[in-house]
Amino acid sequence: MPAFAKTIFHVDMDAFFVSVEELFDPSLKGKAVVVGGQRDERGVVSAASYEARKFGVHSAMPLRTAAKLCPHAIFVNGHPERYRECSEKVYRVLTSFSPLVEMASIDEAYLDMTGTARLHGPPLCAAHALHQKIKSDTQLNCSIGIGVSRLIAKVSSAKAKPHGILWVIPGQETKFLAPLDVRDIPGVGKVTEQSLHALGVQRVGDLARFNDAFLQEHFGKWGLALAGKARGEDAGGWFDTEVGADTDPKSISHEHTYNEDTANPDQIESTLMRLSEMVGRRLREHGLHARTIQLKLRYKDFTTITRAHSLPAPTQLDTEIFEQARALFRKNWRKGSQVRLLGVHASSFQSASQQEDLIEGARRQRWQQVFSAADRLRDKFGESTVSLASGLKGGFRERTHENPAGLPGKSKGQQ
DNA sequence: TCTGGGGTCCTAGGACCC
DNA sequence: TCTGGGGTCCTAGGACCC
Repeated sequence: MPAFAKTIFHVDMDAFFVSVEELFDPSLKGKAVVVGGQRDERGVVSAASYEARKFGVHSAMPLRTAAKLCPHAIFVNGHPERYRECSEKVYRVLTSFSPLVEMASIDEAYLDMTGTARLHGPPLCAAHALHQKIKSDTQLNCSIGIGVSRLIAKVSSAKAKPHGILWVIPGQETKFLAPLDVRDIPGVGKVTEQSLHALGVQRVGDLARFNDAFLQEHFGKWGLALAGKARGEDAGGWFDTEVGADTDPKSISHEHTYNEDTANPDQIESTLMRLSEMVGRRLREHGLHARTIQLKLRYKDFTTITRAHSLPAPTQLDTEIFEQARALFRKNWRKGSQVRLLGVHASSFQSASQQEDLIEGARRQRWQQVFSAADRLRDKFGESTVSLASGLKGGFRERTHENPAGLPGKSKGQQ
């Protein structure tokens, strides 16, 4: 194949959350383990051990369903700090193999290994060495897929699971993909799968027989990308970016599902305050200012609305975020309706200061100092130490210990 | 058996401007 | 007057991923 073909690795940790929990509690090893919360809680499975999967348990399944399918499973709450710590260890190993590393999520990464043959040998040698180094440094297993594109690397790592390495030799992409289920293509979910089935497409090989124009007609822009993917190309969207290109977040959000639905406006607004504080904190951590604030509201019956408002000037202040979220809530809440979930979402980021009114600017700067001090206090003494909600009349705060990183798994206020 | 939380990208309609 | 089109921004919602 072309001499300029890239060599991309996709490294995917095996049953990551479960494996990390096993490091902390070896008695879990070999057992049916469900990470994400307790068996009677509102929530879903973040990760299931291979033992539990034998009973049909899989991630995103309601915890209560998992408990019925696998009554003897051990249910554990997630520990985001532990996962982050392990993820960082993995990252350190990866960067010792290539400078072009990109964590795609907490438990998977892409490496551009193009041109490293002199240093690390051929792809399979490098992959073996990497595999071993990860194991010895972190005691965790992973699988590695290797190919000429992110797509091929990603699909092949999935096929290598668990604890395997799979190299798709350049030129063999189509042959490798043809027998696979269309569902194996990243980005093809339930809905696309159904549409494809309606066209008589079950496997990637079937898809590859359509021409680009036909798929574009049927699926728009996504159809064109799909056509490329059937050939193993990183066509369109995020896949088409260079590995390791820098990645500022495009949005920051926090949401909360109540253990019990509520129609109490005071409780709801104090939750909004807390969520706004969390969003503001993350904005400040990233040095970002958001122009658009969005409220998410889910009712008891699961109907969900989002309502957004764009500010004249970008902000990173808790109070401004909260004011918007609260205004959106007051304007859109069906009074008396039971609320299940609330979310506060910030987007349309803009570089620090455009041209602000000078006096306004000075006032805001003082506030920013106040909030930064509060952040430091929270770092030191914990999330519940400092709250700006104290001025809320009658508002009582839910005593939840939010997971600051927003990783899957950890849940719930106790009540 | 009810359905978490944090993201990304895409579509589509309406406002508004030229 | 009943008739445009393109571009961009804003908002709402949905598919999908881990």
